[in-house]
Amino acid sequence: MLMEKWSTTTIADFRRTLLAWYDQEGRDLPWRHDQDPYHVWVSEIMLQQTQVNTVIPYYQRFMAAFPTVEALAHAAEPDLLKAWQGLGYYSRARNLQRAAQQLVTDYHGQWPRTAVALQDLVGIGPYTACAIASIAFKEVVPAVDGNAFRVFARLLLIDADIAQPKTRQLFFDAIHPIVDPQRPGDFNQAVMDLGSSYMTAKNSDPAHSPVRRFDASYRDNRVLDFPVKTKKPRPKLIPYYGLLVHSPAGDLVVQRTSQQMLTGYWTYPLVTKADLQPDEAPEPTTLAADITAIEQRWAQDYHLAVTFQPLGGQAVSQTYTHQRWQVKLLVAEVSSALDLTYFPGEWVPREQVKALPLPKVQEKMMQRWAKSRSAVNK
DNA sequence: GAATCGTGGAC
DNA sequence: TGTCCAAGATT
Repeated sequence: MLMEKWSTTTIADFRRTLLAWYDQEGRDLPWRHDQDPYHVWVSEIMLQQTQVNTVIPYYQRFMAAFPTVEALAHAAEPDLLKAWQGLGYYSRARNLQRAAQQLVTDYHGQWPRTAVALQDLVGIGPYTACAIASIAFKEVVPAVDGNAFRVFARLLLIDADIAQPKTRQLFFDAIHPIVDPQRPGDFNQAVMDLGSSYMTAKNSDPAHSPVRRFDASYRDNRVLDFPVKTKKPRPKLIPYYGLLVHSPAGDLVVQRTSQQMLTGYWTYPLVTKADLQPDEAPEPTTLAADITAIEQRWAQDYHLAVTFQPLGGQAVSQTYTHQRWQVKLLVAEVSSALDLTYFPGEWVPREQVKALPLPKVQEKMMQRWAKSRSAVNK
């Protein structure tokens, strides 16, 4: 395996160079105004798989709404989910609150101060634990995230596949002796700033990097060969029907269960073909046949007599990490608020639907429905 | 170890 | 429109 070796002199030189650049050019971010572990923690969770510019307004609103660990621990779940709406990976929000409750009850408000101990909190894995421990508690550990992978794969010519979980330990061991023991938190954050400026995945600019003279991949003109990362399969297409049902009491909405993705968020009822024909062999069906099957299902299972009409135009599409939803919309207008005793949903007045925690796919369905109504009224 | 879990930006 | 990417953790 390729791997550049650095002398202790080179390591000291690198630390000075990196931190001098960070002191001059490091970004002024809302969560960098102090080393409060709560601030570091919330920002690190939000920043998982999410870009800085996206996080900033969420972080500011979140701190205004939940200024302390105690406030977060006692927050109402709908308020929490609403604050997280649009950030994605929603289990992060619920885990954040669960960990806040752990801190209050199990730790009596006293933060564990090491990376190892921090990982006992829900949602804090190896990366986030090291980030908090180094920034808030000055533990000398590398925070091995995507930036660290990219930066040190290039600097040190490490060609291990970063898509493999075991590779994380290899990078940890390689970076650990390089971390500045006096300023571990600043070291880690400097690496992140480097990884999101001069050493990005695509439009990197290694020629002007402050650590160019340490960059073996630049020296060898092989910058884009690193890091090595195997590709993931394309998202699988899943056809859905989105059921837009309106009554004098409002729109029919359902809350996603813990068995489903987008847990706790609200959508119009969604059904897949698999829901309509639970048997293994998915036979090709027509739109009319699917509508009939849905209507029969609603009559039998939910005691709801509803007639659906297809809503014209393109289906709503939503791409997730491993699924691609294609949602065809069906509309039903009912003259009275049907009894929902047997249906796991609620009638909500249209103006109040927007106040619920909603995923992006729901916002798209709402827009499409509103657009069709305004077209009719012209 | 592989699969799962959201969204927005860049090209 | 499609593709890849962005401060990962959990099961």
